[in-house]
Parts: sequence; C-alpha cells; structure tokens
Amino acid sequence: MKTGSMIFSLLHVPRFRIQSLANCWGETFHSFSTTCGNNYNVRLLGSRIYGLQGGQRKKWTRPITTNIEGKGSTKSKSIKHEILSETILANATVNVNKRQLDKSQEIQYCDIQQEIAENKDLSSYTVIVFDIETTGFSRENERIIEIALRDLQGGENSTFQTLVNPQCKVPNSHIHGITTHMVNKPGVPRMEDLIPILLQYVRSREKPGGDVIFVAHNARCFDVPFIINELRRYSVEIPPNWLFLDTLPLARELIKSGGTTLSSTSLAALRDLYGIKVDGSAHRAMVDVNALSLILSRLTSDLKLTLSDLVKKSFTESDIINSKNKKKN
DNA sequence: TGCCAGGCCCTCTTTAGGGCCTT
Repeated sequence: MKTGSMIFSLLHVPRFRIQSLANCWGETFHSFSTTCGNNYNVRLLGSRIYGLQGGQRKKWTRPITTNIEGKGSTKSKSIKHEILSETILANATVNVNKRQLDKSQEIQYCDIQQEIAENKDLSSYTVIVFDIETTGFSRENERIIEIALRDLQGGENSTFQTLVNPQCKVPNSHIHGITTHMVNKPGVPRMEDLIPILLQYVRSREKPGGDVIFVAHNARCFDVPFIINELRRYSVEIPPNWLFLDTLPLARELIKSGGTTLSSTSLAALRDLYGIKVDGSAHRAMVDVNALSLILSRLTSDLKLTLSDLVKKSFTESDIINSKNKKKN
C-alpha cells in the first residue's frame, strides 16, 4: 500500500471530526508501520482545541508525548515552541499544556464573527486566518515547511497546524527555528499527504454552500502563490469557493488615511501598533496567525470596514493568474 | 557569464527605478 492512497482513505471519516481524523491518521500510520515492519511515528502538529469566542474549554486528550527537537532547544524556550515541537505517537500518553489553552482564551475576534452571525447575507462566509513557513522566498524553487490556520468562528477544532516534510534541506532555520532535522522525517507529513487532510479540514469549517475567505499578510504575493503552486504540483485545483484577502493593502490604507503612528506595513509593525505581545517565537506559523487574527480585527475597526468590504477586497486564484498573464503580455 | 522572487506602490514617474513585504 502506498502512503498516499492510505492517507486518502482518511477522507471517509465523518466530517467535523478533524480531531479524530488526526488520531485516525496516527493509528493508520501505526498499523501501517506494523504491517511493513518499519518504525513510523506520526508527528501531526495540529487540530487541537482552542476555546475561543464562546467555545468550550476542553482538555485535549489525544495521545501525545512531548519532544523538544532542533538546535538549541532548551527548557527556556517559550511555551509555544514546546507545543509546536511535540511529537505525537500512536501509543504514547497524554500531555496537554493548560497554560497554552488559557492564553488562547484571551484572544477575541469578536467584530468579524459577530457580523457574520448577525448579517444573513454574510452568514455563509467562513473566515480563516492562515500563515506558512517556507524554505525561502521563491514559490517555484522553495517549499512549505509549516502551515497554520485559525477559523475565526472559534470553538472546537478551530485551529489546524502542522509541520510539512519538504523532502529537501531547510536553509533558513535562523528565521523560524525549523530545522532540516525537524521536518525531514518519515513521520512528518509530506505535502502530498497533507493536501487531502487540509482540504477535508477546510470543508469541515465551511457553511453549506458558503465561501471561505483565507486571510494572510502579503497573501497576494507570497502565501497564496505558494499554496497554489504546492497544490498544482500534485494536480489539485483550488476549490472554487476559496477567496483570499491580503492584509498588507489594508495596512497601506491605514497609513494613507493618516491618524496613525504606523510607519511600516510589516506584520511586526502592526503588532507593535496594536500592542500585541508575541507568545512564542515570531515567524512560527501559529504565532503569526494568532497575531494576524487580532490585527485583522483592529484594522477593520480602524478602517471602518465591514465584512462586505472585505469580501469586495478579496481575490481569487484566477485573479492572480490573470494579473500574471496581463503582465506577461 | 549572468542570474539568483515577485507583485505592489510611490516618485525626483509615465512605461523606469527603487523600496517594501513575505521566508
């Protein structure tokens, strides 16, 4: 049995249970390793429960064990790093970081989600903030090594994060702290293994017949082209109900509007402007997702933007391709 | 030998150049 087909079989598990899906994946890998006689581990870093915006605080009881990996990993590293570096084994024991869960309780994304709830015309939208870490800037030559998502409606399974095995060296560990050793392991999912799970996760967050708006900083020029390229590499099309929103033009708009001390449009400058403290290593995907979720709420408030405005400012995969073709011509 | 990411925005702009943003 090939690993790829094995992963696809996971799509048969019920929707809305991505948590179980992750467990199932672990168990599947475990049975697979038993069958093949190989020592496979599962290191899926994601789909944990964050109680946000009215979501219930729950204890995550997925079988896991903690393993700090990488150069210079010490106990003095942040809680976030410990969480992100945990290694999930099919037969290990429970270890939940309650402090991390408590921290997440403090995050509020009320404005946008409230608008979705109150406006029937917008109730079909799902807003997901996401971020990727990569081996470099070139979408053609570099690979994604970490991906994190947060559905702003909160509740159970509102976040998804995982390392990705790029099957190549990681030359820029000094940026994000993710080393070749951490990702180039048989147990870390490759992109081709991850894509069906990722698609299933997003489907589980969608409203019936609704669109999904993916939000990232510099999404148009970096994150989205990377995602498109990775999916195309494995002949997977971007679902037609996926829209993308870039917060970088919103930051430019804020500067143009005046009345702000913001001098740069970087994520770090926006964090500083809004006094958002980084709990963990900046340039790790979920840390940046959490920060951007708060920044999005503040930006839309400052610019007096409604969700309708954000929908108008969003773009599709074909918008990117068309603008590329226009430039070629 | 030359290239090495690429799209957007601004300007000492106008089809060019440079800076910014993402890892």
